Amino acid sequence: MAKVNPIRRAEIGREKRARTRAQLIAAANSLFARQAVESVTVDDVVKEAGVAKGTFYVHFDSLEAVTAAVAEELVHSFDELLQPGRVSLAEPALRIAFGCCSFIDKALNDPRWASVVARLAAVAPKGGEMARRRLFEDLQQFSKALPDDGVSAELKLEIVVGIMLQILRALGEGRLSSLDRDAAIGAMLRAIGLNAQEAKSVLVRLPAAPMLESSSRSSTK
Amino acid sequence: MAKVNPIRRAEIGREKRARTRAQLIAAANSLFARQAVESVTVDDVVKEAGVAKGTFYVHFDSLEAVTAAVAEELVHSFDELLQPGRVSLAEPALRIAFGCCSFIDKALNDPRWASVVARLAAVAPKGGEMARRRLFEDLQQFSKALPDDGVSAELKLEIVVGIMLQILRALGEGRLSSLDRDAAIGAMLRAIGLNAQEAKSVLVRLPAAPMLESSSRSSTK
DNA sequence: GTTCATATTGACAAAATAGTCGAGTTGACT
DNA sequence: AGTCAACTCGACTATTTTGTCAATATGAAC
Repeated sequence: MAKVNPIRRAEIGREKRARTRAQLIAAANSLFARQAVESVTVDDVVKEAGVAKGTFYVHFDSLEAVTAAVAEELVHSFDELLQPGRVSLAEPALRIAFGCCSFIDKALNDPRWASVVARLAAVAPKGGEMARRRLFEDLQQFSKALPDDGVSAELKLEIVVGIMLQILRALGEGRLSSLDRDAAIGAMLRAIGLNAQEAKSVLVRLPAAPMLESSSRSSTK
Repeated sequence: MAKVNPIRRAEIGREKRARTRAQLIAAANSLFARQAVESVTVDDVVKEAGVAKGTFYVHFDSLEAVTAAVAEELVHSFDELLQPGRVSLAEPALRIAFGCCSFIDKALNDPRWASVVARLAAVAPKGGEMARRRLFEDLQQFSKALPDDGVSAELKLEIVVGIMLQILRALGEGRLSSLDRDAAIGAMLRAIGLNAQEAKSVLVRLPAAPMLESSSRSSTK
C-alpha cells in the first residue's frame, strides 16, 4: 500500500537538482578562470563538474545559459556583500569609493575571482547591468554636486568601469599583485572630478570594507 | 626553348601570395569587428576572404597565427600614424596625451576599428606589448617629475590602458558616440596625478592630431 | 601558344562538439 | 524490503570544424 507524498517527492528532487546545478555552475566558473569564455565547451564543463553530458542539458539549454547563471551568481553574491555597507552612505562619492574599494579588496584576495569577473564582463553585459545602473545613478548625483568639469556622467561611468576592469584583469593575470588599494581609488576619484585633497578626504572617511569570505564556493543558499 | 628567369618567377609568386595573405588578414579583421575572436573559425575566414580552405593553410598555421597577424598590422599601422608626431614632443605628459588623443580620434572616426582593437587587446597581449612598454616609459618619466602621489607607474599604466580600452569598447558598441575627446583626456591626466589646471595646460598645448585615413583597408604597402 | 614555378582549389578523412534518449540509480517513505 | 518520482548516466547520431593533398589554374617569359 505504498502511499507516498508526491509533494515531498518533488522537494527531494529539487534538492538533488540544486546540488548538481551548483556543481555545473562551479565547474563553468573554474573554467572561465583559466580560458576564454567562448572557448569553453559543454564537454569541458561536464568533465570538470564530474557529471554526464545528459545531465548538463537537464539543467541548461546551452552554454550561454550556464554562462549567464555564473554571471548572475557572481553579481548576486557580490551584491549581497556590498549592499549592507552601501545603504548607510549618504554621499555619492563615498558610495562610489566604497563599491570600488570592495571590488579591489575582493580581487586582491581572490585573483581567480578577478579573472572570471573580468572575462564575463566582456561577454555578459546583461549580468552587470544592474550594478552599472546603480553606479551611473551615483555618478549623476555626484556630478550635480560638483562644478561642471565638462565630463559627462556617461563618460565618467566608462572611466570608472574601465579602471576597475583593467585592475581586475591585471590582478587576475598576476600583474600588480602589490597594488595599493587607496592609490587606485584616489586616482579613480580624481579622474571623475575630485581634486587631490577631496579625494583624500573621501578615502579617510571610508568605512572598513566588508569582510570577504575566502576564495572558493561557499555561498549556496 | 623555354628559358625563364626563375628569380622573376619567384617575384611574381611573392606578389600574388602577398595579395592573398592580405585578403585573409582583412577578412579576419572584418570578422573580429562582428564577433568574439575565439568564435571565428577557419571556414568563416576563408568564406569572408573568398578563397579556398587550403589557401588559408598555405599562409597561416592556425587561427592564432592570422589573429596575431591582424594584431600586428593594426599596431604597425597605428604606430606609423603616431610616431612622427610623438618624436617632437619632449614632455612626457604631452606624449601620453597625444597618444591617447590619437587613439580616441581614430576610434571616433572608425568604430569598427575600435571594436577590433578592443577585442584583440583582450586576446593578443603580445601585439600591444611594444606600445604598452613605450607608454610605461613615458609614465615613469612623467611620475619622476611629479610630487609623489603614492600611485606607482605600474598602476598608472593599468589605469590609462583601462580607460582607453573601455572607451574603445564603448565606441565600438555605439555607446558614447558623442564623446568629448578633451574631457576624456583631461580625466585621464587627472587620474595619473595632474591637477585640473595642469591637465588643461597640457590639452591646449597638444598639437593637432595626425589626420586619419577613413575607415577601411588602405595601408597595404 | 607553350612552358613551368608558384599559387590556388575543393573534395576528403579525421577530430571535436552538440544534442538526444532509453536504461539505470537514488533515497525518503511506507 | 518494496515503491516510485525525479534525477543521472553515457553511448549514440548528427553536425561542425579542422587539417591534408593531388589536381588544377595562373601568367610572365619565351
